[in-house]
Parts: sequence; structure tokens; C-alpha cells
Amino acid sequence: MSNKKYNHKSIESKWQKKWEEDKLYKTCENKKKPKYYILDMFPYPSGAGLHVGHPKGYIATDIFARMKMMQGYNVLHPMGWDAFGLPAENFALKNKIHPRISTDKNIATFKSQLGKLGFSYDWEREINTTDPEFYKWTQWIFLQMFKKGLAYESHEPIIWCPSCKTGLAQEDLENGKCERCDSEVERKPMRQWVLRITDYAERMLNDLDKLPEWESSIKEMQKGWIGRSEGAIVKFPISNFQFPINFQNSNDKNLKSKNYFKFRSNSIEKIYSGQKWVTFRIEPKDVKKGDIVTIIDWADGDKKNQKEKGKAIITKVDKKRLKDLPLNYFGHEKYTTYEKMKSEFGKYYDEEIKNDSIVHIYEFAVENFEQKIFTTRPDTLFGATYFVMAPEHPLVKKITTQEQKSEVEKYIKFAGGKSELERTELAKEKTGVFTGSYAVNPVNGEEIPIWIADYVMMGYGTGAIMAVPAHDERDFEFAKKYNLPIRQVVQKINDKQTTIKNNPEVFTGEGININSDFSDEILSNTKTPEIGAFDGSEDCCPRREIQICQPVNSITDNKKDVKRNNDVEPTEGLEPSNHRLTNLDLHHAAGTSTPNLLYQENKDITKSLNGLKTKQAKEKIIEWLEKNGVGKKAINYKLKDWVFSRQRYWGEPIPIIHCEKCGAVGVPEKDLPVKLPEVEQYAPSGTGESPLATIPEWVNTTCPKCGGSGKRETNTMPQWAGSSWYYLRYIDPKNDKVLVDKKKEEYWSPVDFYVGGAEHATRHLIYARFWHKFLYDIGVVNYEEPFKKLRHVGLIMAEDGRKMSKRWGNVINPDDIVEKYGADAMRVYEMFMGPFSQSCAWSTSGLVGTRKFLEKIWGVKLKVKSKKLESNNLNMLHKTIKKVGDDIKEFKLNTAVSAMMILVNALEKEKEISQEVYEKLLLILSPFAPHITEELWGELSNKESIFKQKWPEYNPKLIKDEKIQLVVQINGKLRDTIEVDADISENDAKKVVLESEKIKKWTEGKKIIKIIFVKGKLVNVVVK
RNA sequence: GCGGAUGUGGUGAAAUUGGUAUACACGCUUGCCUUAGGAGCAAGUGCCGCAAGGCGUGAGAGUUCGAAUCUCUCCAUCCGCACCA
Repeated sequence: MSNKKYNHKSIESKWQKKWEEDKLYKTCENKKKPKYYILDMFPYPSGAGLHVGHPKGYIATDIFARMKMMQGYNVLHPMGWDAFGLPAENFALKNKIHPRISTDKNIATFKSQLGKLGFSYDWEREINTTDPEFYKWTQWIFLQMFKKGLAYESHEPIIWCPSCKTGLAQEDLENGKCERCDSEVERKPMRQWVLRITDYAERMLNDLDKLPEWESSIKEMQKGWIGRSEGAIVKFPISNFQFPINFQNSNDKNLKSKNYFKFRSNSIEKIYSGQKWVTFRIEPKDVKKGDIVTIIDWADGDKKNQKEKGKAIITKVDKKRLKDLPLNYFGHEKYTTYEKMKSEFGKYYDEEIKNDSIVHIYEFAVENFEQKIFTTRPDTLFGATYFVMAPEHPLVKKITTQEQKSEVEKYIKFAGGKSELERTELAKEKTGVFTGSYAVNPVNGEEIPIWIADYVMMGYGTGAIMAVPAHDERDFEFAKKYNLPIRQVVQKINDKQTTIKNNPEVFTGEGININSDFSDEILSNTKTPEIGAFDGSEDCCPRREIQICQPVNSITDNKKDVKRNNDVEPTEGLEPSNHRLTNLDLHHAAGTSTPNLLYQENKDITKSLNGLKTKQAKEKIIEWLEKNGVGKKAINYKLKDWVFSRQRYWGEPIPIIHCEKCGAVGVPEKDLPVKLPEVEQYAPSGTGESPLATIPEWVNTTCPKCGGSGKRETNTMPQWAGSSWYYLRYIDPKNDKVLVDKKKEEYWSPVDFYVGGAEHATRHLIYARFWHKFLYDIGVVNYEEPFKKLRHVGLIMAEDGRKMSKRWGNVINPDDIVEKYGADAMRVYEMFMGPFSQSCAWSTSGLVGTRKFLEKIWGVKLKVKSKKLESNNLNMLHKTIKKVGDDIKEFKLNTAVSAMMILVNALEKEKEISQEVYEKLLLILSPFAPHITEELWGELSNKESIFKQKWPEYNPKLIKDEKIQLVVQINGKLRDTIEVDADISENDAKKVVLESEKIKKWTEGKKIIKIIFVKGKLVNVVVK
């Protein structure tokens, strides 16, 4: 046996060449062997090349794959390139090189770097997402989705990155900025292709439970990303329309009014087109041409002094005018007695009205609006005291009243000027303005003011909310700031006495009773808290006035039935509310128009909810909402449909042809792939058009349906398209008939083990699961979930603890490490650094340690004396075999390495070691350090590759210890260890222990209370 | 704020059906060998103490014969989400 020095350079290149020549890693379908498909997330071949962190996952899967191979599995372990995407394109733009060229160059670099590490990839299955033979099938999948209606065109505003000049999906944001370039993003309405991923939201969520071998952290991330919440959608009619109105002396008995309306003093002063108008609010569906309405003023807040102020006749509806006018403008004719009114206009104007005997005719138009809201707490509907829409909500323009117009516009501008970042993270202080309009709460007919505020997001739910400040912290904050009323309707059942923690400045009481169990809250109205305290939980608000389910009267012909929402009789079964009017109430509570149907129902619903726990109350109220056609049970997802268009060059062309006659038509499958054309100018235009739009000879084509002229879709797919299904193509990479052969797919699917970065938890892994489920639905694949087991790889940081980056100049290139210390040392070191999924800083001296370990193995070769040798290392060897096998399986690669180090340290101390022990050591080390072990294996005059050998099995008899160190404790503290037979009986052990001199010292003069014996481990003597 | 994870020597970290805390490696100290190297070998290395012994796994409490491990409260760090209604 040679005693030459360990020269990693010659060994590694020699074996890499040989393995390739021998096609050692060629994978074929072999029905006789069990299959194992182990996959790395394929890299994006960036111009910077690999740093030492990138291969960590590949090393681990390689170790796993090699062990599986040696254990008799047919292993599929492929590699490829995710090569479409913005960086390549940006690099190309900057350096004036076509992305095709730079991409190919980068791939070559990556491949050579990976090659030096000695991976067992079957390169005959290499794939590349930019290869037309590959993206043909990416386009094919898109077409199938298009056929099924899962790909659609939309014109909704989407996220736009002004720097990358392309639209983005919500997943492409990081902290509200473009994930690629860190730019502030904008919202931009544009035509785009969108994939209906939300159709799969429920399944993707539920099927997470079918993935026990996924890390829970990633499953949790996906759950959060899908963001399912259960609740209700509730319709709120928008009641507030303004129109100028004329009053008639109420003494005129000839006029019989149909409706009563409340009139608010602070609604009077309106300036519009330089003229002053009287406005008031009305439920539009309740009036029509010819109606006479009675005006009652109660706005001074004194409900006992309500007076009928006059009557108005509605004579004409002119919808034409709506076209040119703001929709909230309903009146036109000047109030003729304006001059008269003006002088005395103000808070009280009784005289003015009384003296005005002229009946004025006004035209007006009404339009019915309603806004749906989503809530998870329909049980708090009665606590809604105002309504909020997102500033960019399309309805805002229509409902804003004239007098609020400038304020609202100002605010929209203010809110729109904020970046996404400011709006979410930085803007802690809530802001908003009143629109002047009101929404009607369907459960009690109460009118609540509609505000706009940017704490309500257009992108979630319906972009509008009912605000329940007593039970929602954000609403509470807002209500406090703008003095909006707060009304508690739900209360916790008393259980534990706890002091309220929030708002100590407001909370003055003795402490309230909070039961931390959410399910125990009930609907109640028994408390009388003060305005201004939010409970901090969503359920409890102490010391505030309560009004629950205030029933509001229907409109009837009978005047005595007209009631306001602050002088109602309490509904049966409810405590009378102790309503104290505040200035706020005056401001907002006015003008209740009253949906007819609700009164009786209200009574019932109020009664039936009282005392219920939240869960049941929610169910009840939803039932009621559904019965009355004002709402329904609903599930809302945070997940948005996948914005699938990119206005960039370097991506898969979307295979659609636009025809004036036929609309968007899919490219026939026989014409796939739609190849990305060669183009002179591939810079993004920034106008929302892809650079492909500048190639008329490519764009102009014929419609496959009618044969007329058509234009190609010029948007390309996002980077995540190819990676959403690439793992299937490895199974059958050269097939030009189908995406993947059914039989082969049946054999290899699913991916048994998938390893990659945690950063893909909510993008690639969501998209791939979505596509896979779709492919399952159309019968292309056999399993509903693509990846059976998933582990994420921890980052390797630079030695300074920062991320490796050109910017910091701390990047370590694997080529240099391989050159200096060898691929094997690097492989072993990266596994030895720490737990696989944990991030860890690189340490070159640590690497030197593993290099020394390999040198020790190289060194002990000289001690190998004979084929068979009685060895006292057999016990340790078999223990190590067991541990290494178990640890690789568990991906505890760091402790597998340390176990082998312990064995080698022990062997080093021996004078001679048997070849059997040494060979088995090489076998279990070979997945970690393939080159050196293959070399040493050969030196032991083995002809066949070490990787064609069987994985060694441990002998259970040999791992049993004959003697153990029996631990002796006194009262749980270690006092002695005694060597005894491993299978010592309880009685013998006790006897030995009590005879020990050391132990006698501790037990002397004390009473032995009991002796605990743990077989094969310890004896604990309890003394007193 | 919500969700998840983590917290052990000078450093990376072992140890989890509760049973000798700090395996393995780095670093450091001393010595040897060569001699000026980031090489090799040997010994040592949690803290206090001469010792006996005591203390020690983020902090505090609890359960237990016995807790790094289980329970509760709190603190810190990291990751993800974030005004999600």
C-alpha cells in the first residue's frame, strides 16, 4: 500500500473524469428497484457564479442520494437551470450582450463549478427553462389553463415596478418594495394575464395537512400567505344623497306625506356653484317622483322637542343630468327664498320656514348604491358606528358629497402619495376624512357615516369595512382620533379577574373581567362604560355606554310610529340603554332612514343573539343575514390571483393571439413553442408594452380561429413559470410528444425529497403546488402534491457574519476552496458546520479541521494490516455505522460527521486495524467525501467503484455494550460512577452502589428513603 | 402587532420517551519537535475553590428522586407576515 501524501487535486479530477466516462450516475427506469426521487431547487445561473453557500443543499442531497443508491434504490437526482428572469436581462442590457449568450455563459460557469464538487447528477437529464423544447411545455400548461378559464385577462390596477418597468405579482414584493431592485412600487392599471390561483386556495390549504414530512415553519408560512378567514359578506346600502329641497308649511293639511325624514341642522350650509342649497339625506329607494316628504328637525339633540319642519315635494327625476354632474348632485334649481333664508340661516330657522308658503319644485335623481363589506365578526354588526372605504375605492368619487369634495380629494392625493411602505409600516397614525355620505346598517337600519381612510386596503376583502371601534383596535384608534362613537355590544363572561392593560389613561375602573378564552364571550348589553376605552381585545370594552341592536322604526303612515334611534324603547329582553348624547352623537347619529323590513326581525335577532357565545352568535347572525338577503357566509383569502404578465423580453412568450373578431385565442398546440424572437432592442419600454411589441413581423400573424389578422400577445411569463413544473420534466426530459410520459411519471412521482431555500416558501412552492394540482386535475400527473418531503437549507454567512455579497467583498468562491483544500474537505465541512437548516457563518479554520480529519483517514490506511483482525473497535464501528445511517436519514449530517471523527480518532490510537473496519468506514464516509474514499477503496485492491457497493449494515449484537458506567446519584446529584455489567439487575446494582466507599460517605448517618434504578443507566439514592 | 423558530463554554455546536451537561471541531494555554510559516505531536481548557466541595444550559417560578429537555410567566435574538377587517 502506498504511503504517498493525500493529494486532493489529482484524486478529485481523476475520479470525476472516470465517473463521467463510466456513466456511473446514469439513471434509468428500473421496475425491480424501489425508486427514490431526490431533488434540489435548481439554481438561477447568475453572472456572479456560485459562492460556497449555494452548494450546501446540493451536497446534502448528494450524500442522501449516494447512500440511497448504495442501499439499493434507483435514485433520480437531476439538475438544471432556471434561466429566465430579470437579472439576466438587466445584465444583458447593461453589458450589451444578448441574454441568450450571457445565460449560456453563466450556465457553463455554474456547471463547471458544480462539476468540481463531485456531485452524482445525471447530466443527461439536464434541463433549461429557456430551451424552447422545455418552454414549449410551459406554454402548453398555460394554454390548458386558458382553456379551463384559469388564465384570464384583467385590467385591474396591479403592482408596477418603475425601475424594472414591469408589472409584478403580490408575491414579488418584499417589505412593500420590489424584491428584485428594492424600488418603491406603484399601482398601475393595465391589461394583464392573471392565473386564477385563488380557485385552488382551499385545496392548497387543506392539503398541507397531507404533508407530514414538510417542515412546519414552511407550512405555517403558506397558511399565512393563503390567509383564509371565515366570516360574512354584508350589504350596506348607501343612503346618503343630497339634493336641495324645498319646504312647505306643515300646516297645509292637504299634503299627505309618504315619508318622514330627519333633518340635520349641520346639513344646511352648503355652497355649490356659488349658491347655497339646503341639502338633506334620504334613502333613495324610498322616494320617487311626486312624493311628498315630511321634514322633522331634531338635530339639536333634544329628542323631546322634535318638530315637523315642513314638507317637500319631489317632482321630477332627471337622470340625464347625472352624466355631466357629480352623482351626488341631485338638485338644480335655486332655492328661491335663499336670500331670505340667508340672513337667518343657522342653527334654527323655524320662522323662515314657517313664513315660506311657496312650494318649490326641484328635480333630482337618485341612484341606488350599496357596498359590500367582509367581516370576520358579523356578531358585532350592532356595534358598527361608522363605515370606512379605501381611498382608492371606485365608489368614493360617487358618494362624496359636494361639501366634502375638496377634503376628500385632498386626502386621496395625500394617501396616494404615500408609498406602500409608508402606508403600512411607517404610518402608525391613522388618518381619514368623512365623505359626507352614510351607509345603512342592515341589522338595525342605522345610518353610519362613511369615511375614507388608508388603514383600509383596497386589496383585501371588498376594500370597505364596517368599523366596530369597541371591538377592533384599529377602528378604536381611529374613532378616538376623530371622535366617532364607540359602542360595545359583546362582552366577555367573567371568569378570571384580570386588570385591563390597555389605555390606562382612559380606564378608570376597578378592573374588568376578561376571560382569555375567546369562545366564552357573549353578546350582551349589561355594561355601561364610558366612551373612549377600547378593551384591547376585540371583544370587550368596559365602562362605555351600550346600545345593542337598537331597533329603529319602520316608516309608516302613522306619525306616532316615527322614532329616532335615540329614543327607542328597548327591545324586549334587553336592558334599557343609558344613552347620554354627546356632541358626537349629534354629529353622526342623525338622519335615520329606516328600511321597512327590519323592525320585527330586529327584535327577534336581538333577542336570539343575546347571551350567545361568539361562535354561535356568528352563526345565528349569518343565518339571519342570509334569510333577509342582506348578507351571507363568506370565506376570504389573502392570496390574490397570480399576475402572470411581465412586460419584459427574457421570458416565455404567452401563447395567445389577439383577434379583433374572436378576441384572445390560444395558439394551437401544434404551433408550440411560440419562440422568443431575436430582437434588436430588448430594453423594456416602460410604457407597459413588452419590447416584443416592437417587432411587427413577429406580432402580426393570423388568427388561428377565423384566419383573419391577429396580433400576438407580447407579454412574457414571470420567472416563476418554468420552475412551477420543471421537476416533472426531469422524469422524461427529451419527450417531444408529451410533457411527461405517463408510465415514467407513475414510476418516479412524486418527488420524495425536496431541498432548497426557505425564501421560496411562499412563491415557488405555492406556484408549483398550484400548477401541480392543475396538472392533476387534467390528468397529467398521478399525485395531488408534488413534493412529499421538504427541508430547507440554512444560509452560509460570510466569516464576518454578514450575507456573502459582492458589496461587502466577503464572497468565498468554492473554486478557491476546492483548489486549496479539496472538494471532499469542503463537502464534509459544510455538513459539519451545524444543523442543516440553520444558518451559520463560514470559518476557514473550521474547514481546515475537516481537512485534517480526511488526512487522518488517509494516514490510518498505513495501519491496515490484514483482512480479518480481532478488533476492539468493532463495537464502535457498528455503533458508528448505525449512527451515520440514521443521521443521514434524519438529515443530521453534522453529527454523522462527528461520529465518524470519533471513530477515526479511536482508530488512530490503534497500532493496527483490520481491513474490514477500514473498508466499512470508507463506505459510510463515501457519500460525504466521494473522491478520497473512492481512491482509498481502490488502493485496498477493490476493482469496482465504492458507489456500487452495498451500504454496510450494523450488527445489533455488536453495538451492545458489555460493561457500562453505572451512574450513582444521591438525591439526584452525581456522586460516583461504577463499572458494572450492562445487564445488571436492580438488586445487584443497589448492592454494588451501597457498598461503594464514596456512596457510604454520603449515606452515613442519613436515612435512605428510596432507591431509584434505571436499567443500564443509573441508581439514585434518596436520603434524608 | 400576529405566526414560527432559537437561546448551552472564548467560537460552530452535541446531548430531547426527563437520567453523567458541554461529545466533535475551531480557538486558546503549556510543553516537545523542527527552528523564524497558518505544519506535526503531547497535555490542558465551563466558573469559584488549596482541597473537600459548591455553582452552572437567557431570567424567574413550578412539577419530579432527578429538568438544557416538561409546565407557567418574562426577556432577548432571528425568520416570515403585517392597518388582513
